[in-house]
Amino acid sequence: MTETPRLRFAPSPTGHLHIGGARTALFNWAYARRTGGKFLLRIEDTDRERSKPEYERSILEGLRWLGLDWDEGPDVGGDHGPYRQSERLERYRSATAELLAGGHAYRCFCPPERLEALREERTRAGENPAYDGRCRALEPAEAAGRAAAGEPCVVRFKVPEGRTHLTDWIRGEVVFDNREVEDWVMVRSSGDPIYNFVVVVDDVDMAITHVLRGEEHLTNTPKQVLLYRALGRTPPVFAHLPLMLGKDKKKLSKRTGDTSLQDYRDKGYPPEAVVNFLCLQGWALDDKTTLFSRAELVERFDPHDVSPSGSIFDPDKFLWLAGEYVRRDDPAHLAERCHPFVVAAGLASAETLAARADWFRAVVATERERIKLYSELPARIAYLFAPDAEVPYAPEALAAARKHPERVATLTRYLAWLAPRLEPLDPARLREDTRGWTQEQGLALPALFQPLRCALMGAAGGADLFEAMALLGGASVGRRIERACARLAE
RNA sequence: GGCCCCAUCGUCUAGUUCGGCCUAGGACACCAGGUUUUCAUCCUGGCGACAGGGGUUCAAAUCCCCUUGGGGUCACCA
Repeated sequence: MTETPRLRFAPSPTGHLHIGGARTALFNWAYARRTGGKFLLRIEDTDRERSKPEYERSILEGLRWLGLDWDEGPDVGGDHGPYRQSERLERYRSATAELLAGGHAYRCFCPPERLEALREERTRAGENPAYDGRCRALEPAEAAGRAAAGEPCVVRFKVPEGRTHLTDWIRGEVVFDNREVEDWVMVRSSGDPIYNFVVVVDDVDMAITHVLRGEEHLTNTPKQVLLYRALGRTPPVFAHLPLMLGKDKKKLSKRTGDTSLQDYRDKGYPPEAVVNFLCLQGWALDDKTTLFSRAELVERFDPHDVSPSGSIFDPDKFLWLAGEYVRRDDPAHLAERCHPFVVAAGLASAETLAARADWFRAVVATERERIKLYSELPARIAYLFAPDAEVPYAPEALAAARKHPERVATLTRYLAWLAPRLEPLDPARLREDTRGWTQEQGLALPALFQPLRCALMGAAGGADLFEAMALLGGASVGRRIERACARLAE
């Protein structure tokens, strides 16, 4: 019999979604979808100090933005809930009682000062600074009495002798000597449970079969495996994903660049590119393919194929990939994506833009090849929104035009020739005719195009001139050239 | 420091499971050309790696051992 895989992503709402976390979610999701299993979302908010509801919202939003969906979770419910750890406290209490009764856990009254001294001593001796198990010797009944009387205590897991094996789909068999695993704290003196404890209780309750998570959890795993055994359960399959590293080869952190998914959304990365790039950190579709879709990922993803070694996050490649997606997007869809960025830049209101949807789509189509991120669009098309009499001239464009005074005359002559040909304005036709004109005039192309570009766009670079004219409209083109002739002569 | 993980171009990776098809393939970046009205795109070419040392074998990037290097983790965080 083969059981249906059940996977989960279990973020803790102490910040926005980290791109490393996003990749973890993506791989879990992909494998669940690939196998026809279930993907669930669980919120690990046992750290009451740092957990915030707004972060939970932000994380869910980030996952949706990437196009991920989940079958069970705090917002959609499910048969194995609740899916927020803060709502499962009763469950942890009963599990604690069960473990205490079964002799798998014990109360520890050692004060923090003793623990600290112990750690210091062991570190000095060059040993693993672990708890020495002193409170193991306490009679359970007596310990229970002291606890009932209000004496502060934590609950520790009683790590047995021996070795702990775990199966990791990426790293193979990993073995730990239990002497290296200390009697870790399951429940704080406040009564709040701790991660290594709740994660196992939840994964058991939620019937999780595969745990895909970051490698930083690898050394936690023996503790958890031991707990599964104490609970009389079989541990799931593990796959510890390689870490995503910063330029300094250390775990990716804010010091070495943007790490929040939101940063990339705000910068105008297409979510499809983010998904694609994240997959490339540790996984490859084959030996040649770099670009692939979410659907292809689902078709092919297998945790066994994930590389075991860490990868340095390369912003250059990420940006390139974003550009590939932008360039391939169809104008209508791209326009929709760019719309909010143009509005946010203050070029036009959402209503104005919507009213000129066909026009805006044409704008996007001409710029598509030139931008890598949605956020690059507003600055490039600002000239289209400027009043004809106020087109700002970039200093370098102005300087270039003024270096050749004869070009003002050229522009004036061109305007005279152009004026009767502005309506209707067919870019391809006008481009050809203009070329013919420059030949007649014995002009090199740049001699006309440079000042013309300055007149229309105020910039030294940008879209094809004739497409820009079509977007501006004939009347506007005439006015802009006229104004430029005057300004350039100054 | 103890324990654990990892090791192919500067970077992301294919090849490692079942050793020969690898004079190690692709991509980003970089460099040089070309196309082009600018910018960008695009095209062509170039640079560039199996960390080191021992084994095993007819044959090793691929298997084993050691060394070195890097990372992770050692909380009443997750």
